[in-house]
Amino acid sequence: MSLRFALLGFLSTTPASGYTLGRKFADGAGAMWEALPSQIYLELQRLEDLGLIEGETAKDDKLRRRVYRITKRGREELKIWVESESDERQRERDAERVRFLFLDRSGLPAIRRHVERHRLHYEQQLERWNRHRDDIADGTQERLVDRLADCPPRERDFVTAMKWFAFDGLVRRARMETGWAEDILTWLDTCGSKEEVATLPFEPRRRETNRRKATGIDAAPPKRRSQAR
Amino acid sequence: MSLRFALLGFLSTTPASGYTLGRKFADGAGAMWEALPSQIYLELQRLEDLGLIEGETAKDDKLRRRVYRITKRGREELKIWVESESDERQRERDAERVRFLFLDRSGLPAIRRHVERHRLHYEQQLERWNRHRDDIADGTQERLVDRLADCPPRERDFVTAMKWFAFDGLVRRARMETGWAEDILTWLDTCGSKEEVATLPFEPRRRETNRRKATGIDAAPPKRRSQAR
DNA sequence: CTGCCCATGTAAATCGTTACATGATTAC
DNA sequence: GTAATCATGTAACGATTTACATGGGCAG
Repeated sequence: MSLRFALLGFLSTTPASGYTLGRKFADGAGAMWEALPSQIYLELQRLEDLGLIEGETAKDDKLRRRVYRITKRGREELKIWVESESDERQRERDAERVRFLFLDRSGLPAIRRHVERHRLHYEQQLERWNRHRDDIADGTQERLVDRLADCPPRERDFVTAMKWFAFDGLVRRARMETGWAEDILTWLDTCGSKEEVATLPFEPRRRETNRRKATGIDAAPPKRRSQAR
Repeated sequence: MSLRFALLGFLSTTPASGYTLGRKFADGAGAMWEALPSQIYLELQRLEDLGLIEGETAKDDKLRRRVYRITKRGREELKIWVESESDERQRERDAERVRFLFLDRSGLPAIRRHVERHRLHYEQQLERWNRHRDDIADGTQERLVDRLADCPPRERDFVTAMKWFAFDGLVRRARMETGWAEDILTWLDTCGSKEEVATLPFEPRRRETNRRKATGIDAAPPKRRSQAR
């Protein structure tokens, strides 16, 4: 369903062909819901069948491009979906974090490589979405320009701020992932080997419940300093 | 593929039946890759066909429970998957953020409701994963206890720290989402209506390139204060 | 005229969700 | 004895990926 409305949302600001969507989508709603061209073409056909968009191929266009524009019903359905408050959230799906979770049986170099790749990936994401967010603040972002065109002038600041916040979410996500990776790498640096762990990332708590039975005696004062916040 | 290895990873520390996985999975790898029981049962059958796990139903068990345990080949394949470094990352898929992106055409109350629900959801997540992370630090987390059981004692701190970091990622994610929502709500409070935007979340940059043609004259000093960091 | 990008698709396979079925056990 | 929970599944559908097909335009 979400791809359906991501495409519909994109088309709510500007008409576009499937190919154009395949490329420009990535900088708009496609940043939050990525899809391959093959799926986009299928979904556009379905949206047209549903009457939420209308496609038109110019007779003189040798490349038989089909340009879609949103219909009145499309705008209505989009609004309904966007404002709907269902309690079902998407299921969490994070393959990289699953990998990390079971990486503790691997060697230090393999762990380090994984975390370094993670950091690099999100550093690039951070740069990308930072730039994108700035383009919104500048008013140079293409889709924002289209959106502001048919928007009451008095509401322009509001719309701009909303779009800015949307991409700010991606910036924050990237920043939090780089920070996470950074803290792990810093901690890994303090480990000579898996047997030589100099610091723990957390304040030791009632660890002795593990070794002896629980005694009701409080934990000894921490011997190691915490590191990650 | 990821569900396959999330299940395999779970079974790498302790044998379990499909039903047990359906419930306990959620606190382990299932936190990063959620799945419904119907899919778990299917995937377990496939894993058994592949010879990565072995299932056994006790003859005297009236409930014909099938308990699966990982095989040697399963451990090998798990390690290969975990350490594999392919450049293909999972596609981004965030329906809530797509919703927010197109919420700018809705009224302030609808926007506020959406963001408040977002905040509430991640506050609950934050609480949940904070507790989980603490259980790991305490050594009381069930799966960690199993994992440490067949682990050289000298490596226990290392493994504990790795598991802690894994769930620390979820804690940070939840914290960043609540922070994002909080900042949007604070900003919304400053807006009397869509036409009365008192503050912008960013430092105004070269906004005038939008209204007049680019002149080469530098931007006027900002008239509004930034708010979100 | 050859290779590459434009532009749109289709087919098959896999992954994931929804709805339903079944029988056994446990708590009241 | 009856309702809830235990425990395992199956069938149908929808979403997504992978691989391939096609035909026009354009640069060398």
